[in-house]
Amino acid sequence: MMEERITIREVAAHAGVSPSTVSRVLNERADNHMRPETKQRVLEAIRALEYTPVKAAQTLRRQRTNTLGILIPDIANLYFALLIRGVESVTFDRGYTTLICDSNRRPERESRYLDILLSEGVEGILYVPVSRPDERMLRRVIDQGIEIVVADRRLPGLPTVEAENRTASCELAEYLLSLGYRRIGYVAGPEGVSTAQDRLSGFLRALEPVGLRPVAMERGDFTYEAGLQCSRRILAAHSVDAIVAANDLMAFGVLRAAEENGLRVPADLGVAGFDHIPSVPYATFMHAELTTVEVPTHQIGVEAARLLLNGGRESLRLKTRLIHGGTCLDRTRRKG
Amino acid sequence: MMEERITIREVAAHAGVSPSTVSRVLNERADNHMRPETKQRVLEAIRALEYTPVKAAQTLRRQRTNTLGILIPDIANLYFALLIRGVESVTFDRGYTTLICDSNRRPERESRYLDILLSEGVEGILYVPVSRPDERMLRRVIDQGIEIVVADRRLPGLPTVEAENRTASCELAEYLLSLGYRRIGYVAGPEGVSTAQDRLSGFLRALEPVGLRPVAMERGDFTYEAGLQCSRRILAAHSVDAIVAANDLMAFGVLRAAEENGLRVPADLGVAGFDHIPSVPYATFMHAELTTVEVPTHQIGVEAARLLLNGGRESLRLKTRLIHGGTCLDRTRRKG
DNA sequence: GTGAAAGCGCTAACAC
DNA sequence: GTGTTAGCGCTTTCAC
Repeated sequence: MMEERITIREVAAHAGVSPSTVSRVLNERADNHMRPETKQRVLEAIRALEYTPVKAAQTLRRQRTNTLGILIPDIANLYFALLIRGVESVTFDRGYTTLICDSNRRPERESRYLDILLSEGVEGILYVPVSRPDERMLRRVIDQGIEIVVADRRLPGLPTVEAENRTASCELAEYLLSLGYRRIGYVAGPEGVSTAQDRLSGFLRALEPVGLRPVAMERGDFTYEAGLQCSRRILAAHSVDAIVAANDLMAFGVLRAAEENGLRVPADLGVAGFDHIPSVPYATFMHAELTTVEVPTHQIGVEAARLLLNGGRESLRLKTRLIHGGTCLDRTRRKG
Repeated sequence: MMEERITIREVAAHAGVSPSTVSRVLNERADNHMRPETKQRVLEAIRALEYTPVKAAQTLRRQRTNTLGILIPDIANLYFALLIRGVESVTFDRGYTTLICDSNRRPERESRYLDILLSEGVEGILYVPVSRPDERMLRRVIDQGIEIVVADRRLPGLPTVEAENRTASCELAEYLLSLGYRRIGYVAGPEGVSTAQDRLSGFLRALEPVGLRPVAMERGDFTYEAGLQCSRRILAAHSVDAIVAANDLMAFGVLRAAEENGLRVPADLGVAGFDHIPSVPYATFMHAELTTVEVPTHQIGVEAARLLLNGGRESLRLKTRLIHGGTCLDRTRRKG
């Protein structure tokens, strides 16, 4: 075992043809007609020798890598796993390899990955920046002719595939108002992130017409831990009848904080989130079905991949759906 | 924008040296001494032209890819995300690229990925098979001289990094016995998977000395859904005072089924799992801290990566820790 | 200490 | 319909 690497020359020799003929069989194209018998011999040689072409050589020669990059901030977040699945559901069958890069929320690492993706020669990148991107590095990538599609947040001058965050957040807030909630606390996402801004501004827009503002506002980084800390602070300093978080993970943190404070949900405190991440099913049995907004994560991945492969430059905003989870909001109050 | 690709020749010209000199500064090695001033000029040219070497060309010439493959069954499972993090914590700084392949629990897709990894020329693969591997494909990969390390399950003839599943499962069972549980149901993992077998056999081994066997046994595929279905069946047909699942995800399903059946946990039914996946923190606020066994997932990734990079052929079995979650088992029964 | 030249494995003009 | 040839961008002997 540990045979020598088989090259196209060996296959050619074995089949009694030239390397180019083997190559033609490998990349069957319309204009590559050949005697069926020849093709057959080549195919057999390939099978017999268990030949697999060397990607690096193909890449170098063809001047294209058939590779896409996916650069995300947190691979341990189910949300991004679903995004990846969406992307691969279109790229895999088209013969594309995807290079998944997890920046782990570290900007330096994100920059390094951009450089790596450049060196790998990816043809496009699905980019979900941690926060503000490394402009210099980004420019380099773009100058190299690499397509970039931003998912789930906006970056000036780049095509984006995202959810209808603002509108949906507005609807969510209106729903809370319709249930009679008035003293609402808000746990927002990071300042530099468009998704966080959209959800916040949609929320504020809904409160405005009735002359309200959030009783308290805190900013977290979309993690469970942040949701816990922020809502602790809110609960310590303010009297609220509901807390809305900018994503589900932080909403879980809110639930935790409520419990620490001896507050029953939803009797004493209403809680709502955003994303509809599937970890919610685990939670269902515990009577903790969040009211949230369903973000079509998989679909975002699909559409982003399509844009990447077809070189589309337009931005997409996908529809969301309000989920009346029910158990974390009191749907019967209506004392408003 | 969209400049022509800069090659090593341009850099050489700009610095007034030959391509080989540029190459030497790129791969600085002990024996590549050169006039500091020359080196400086080259470095400046590289910066000025924003040159990034083409990986495919390096790979082809060096005959090594500096790439590792990670082949896992489910990227949406937090467990594997942590494994990936473990691997990358050692590979990233050593300049290795990792190709993350999610077979999505589909054996055909797993085989395809093995072929893709072969063609990509990875130097090693961290392999977590869905079930029984495609022997033919596996042989091909091994014959090519690609190192394989199996994580979290055993495959004959291949080095493995895994947890002390059998021993830990035995301890877990002994703990349940010590609390007085006697009529225990078990939700096992898939038959062909060593991890599932080890946990099952460790469990049985603990019951044996006291003349017990599980009241009921069902097999699932480690998903939440499977845990739900299996425990529904157990609860429908048997009277049990506890159900233990082969992993936490299935244990969540058990909790769900308990609720459906109007059973309070732990008053009416004790529940335990295995893995200590961090989604448990989300659950804490809901009084559902599982008793489970902590599997050092990140560490498994770290050790597997080390083996891969150092060409180690030995197997490793890592220590686990019993987590007395407390809220899903009645720690005060002791009527045994 | 640095340059010239060959070649990694493949594909695509261009011959024939 | 198939073979010959050049060359993708890089590294690495081997000269000098």
